[in-house]
Amino acid sequence: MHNELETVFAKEGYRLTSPRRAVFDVLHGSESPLAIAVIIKACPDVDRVSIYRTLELFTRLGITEIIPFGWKQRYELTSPFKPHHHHLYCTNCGVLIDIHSQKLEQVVAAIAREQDFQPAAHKFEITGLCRHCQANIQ
Amino acid sequence: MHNELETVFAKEGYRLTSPRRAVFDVLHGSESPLAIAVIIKACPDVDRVSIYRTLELFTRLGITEIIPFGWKQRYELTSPFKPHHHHLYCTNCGVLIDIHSQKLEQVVAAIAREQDFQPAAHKFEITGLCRHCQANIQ
DNA sequence: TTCTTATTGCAAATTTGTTGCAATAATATG
DNA sequence: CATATTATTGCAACAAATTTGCAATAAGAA
Repeated sequence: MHNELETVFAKEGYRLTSPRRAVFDVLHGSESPLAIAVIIKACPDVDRVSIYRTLELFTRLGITEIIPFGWKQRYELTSPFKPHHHHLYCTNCGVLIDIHSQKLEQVVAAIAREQDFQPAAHKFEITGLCRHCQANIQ
Repeated sequence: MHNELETVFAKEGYRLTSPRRAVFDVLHGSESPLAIAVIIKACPDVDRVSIYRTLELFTRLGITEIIPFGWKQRYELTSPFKPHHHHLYCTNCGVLIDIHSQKLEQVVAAIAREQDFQPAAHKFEITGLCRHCQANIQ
């Protein structure tokens, strides 16, 4: 994992420092997107400021992306560090389900083509009730 | 417009106050999603705190939704106050293009069905370069 | 018109994000 | 391997955004 990171950084002329490794490792070890506050707590040896700066850099380099998540934003690794996917979010129990939809990707391409738009990235999310919560509530 | 609002509020037992009308009117008068700071400035007679509380309530009642917008979030009225749609966002000039895609809605339904998920809402956004900026930069 | 109580505005606290700069450490170079 | 260069860090201090408690106000019911 760090090899690919090194490659990206070397290519761009940035240094692969221990704060950056720490933030990357936390994200890489997580199943789901993380809020900044969580990343800060998970890296007790790294200053808050460096975490803000690191996430800004990662996002600018396309290593992470910002995921809308209720009121706050969260961060998640992108491809090739984590395969491209989207989320179903259960508003009752909070579970996140990863989805990989070829059809969705096709629709993105089709919409962009129709609008003469050059797509760089896209976000997608469905909120609602997971199978389990449908059965239990109401 | 206010009639429908009154209906929603009456049904839920909330009061339709002047701060709430003011925030609603600002959102209703806008073409695009608005940042909280903008809404605060647009309602000089309403306290900041009330605007936070109002947007929290609106979102909880499904009157508004949070739109990811670069680093910050913005707020926009939802159906029936504003027809359901999504955005293309040009990262160069900042323009927002509204899209209404039947295909996308079908994919949402299909994904939900496959996952046995009961969808309540969904977000979708493509970022990239608009026609104009493709021609001008690079 | 009066009563009840949800909602507001205010003040103050807290949390979140930003900036400038000297000290540190990652990489290139000899 | 030692040294030089300079990107990056941590710290302190600041600035902005968001939250909380509570008395005063006003919406809607009676």
